[in-house]
Amino acid sequence: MVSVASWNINSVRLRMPIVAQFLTEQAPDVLCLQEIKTVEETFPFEAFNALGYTHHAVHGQKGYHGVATVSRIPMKEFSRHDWQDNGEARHVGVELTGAGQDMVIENVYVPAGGDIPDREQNPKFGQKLDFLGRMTDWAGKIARPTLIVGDFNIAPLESDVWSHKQLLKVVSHTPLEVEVLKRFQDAHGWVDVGREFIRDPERYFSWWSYRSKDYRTGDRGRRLDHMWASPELAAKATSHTVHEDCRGWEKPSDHVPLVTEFDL
DNA sequence: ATGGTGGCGGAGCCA
Repeated sequence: MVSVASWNINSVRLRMPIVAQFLTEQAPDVLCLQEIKTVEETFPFEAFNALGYTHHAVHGQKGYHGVATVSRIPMKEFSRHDWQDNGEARHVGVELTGAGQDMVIENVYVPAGGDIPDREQNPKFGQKLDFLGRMTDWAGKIARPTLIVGDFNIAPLESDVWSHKQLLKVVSHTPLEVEVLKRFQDAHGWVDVGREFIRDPERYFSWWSYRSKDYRTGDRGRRLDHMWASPELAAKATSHTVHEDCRGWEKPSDHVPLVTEFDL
């Protein structure tokens, strides 16, 4: 059995106490973090080592973005892509080399895309679409069983948002983004593992904005985080859990961790 | 229609 977690942590240094709590309580084999907001030189390697997570692949950046994958089972860095073609740290890939060997885990932080869903008025929106376009080209060439996880910054289904109607023109849920994400999915035949276990139209959120006193008020969440697998790998998934309680922890991230278990 | 909060780093950018 191999378990993999994904969590947009919004500063790994500030959030290390709750990361430690999560790893102690849930003990996933592999943890993929997004928005670590630090460079490799100041990544808390020792804190992860002390928790038994002695294998690391860190693609950091000063102040913004940044991803890291840590593991308590053997793995090694496999790839680093710059799908935005601008030097931002938004991807790191690893391959497991012990249990679950042959499995590749791609950890990605898709650009949020700014506020206006129009690439003419808002270059960030265009960059988001282009990032996904390059990811789609890459996905068409994958030759190994792969799990891609992370903050996709898109909630594709109506049941992935608190109000489909009110979010149709809000970046993350526009029909154009949903279409571009679908093209990415079709390029490899990715299976949306989370939705295999929490089936549409059941409510599934992974993010709640900081901009409200209590995130529970109105439950205005979105599913921005995903775990998608190659078909042969998805067939081996045995469970999937959304740890919503972490949103209510001390000094929380605005995202919560997802965990998938595989019978490998 | 608007503004609401948070992190980094020490102003303004990003989300």
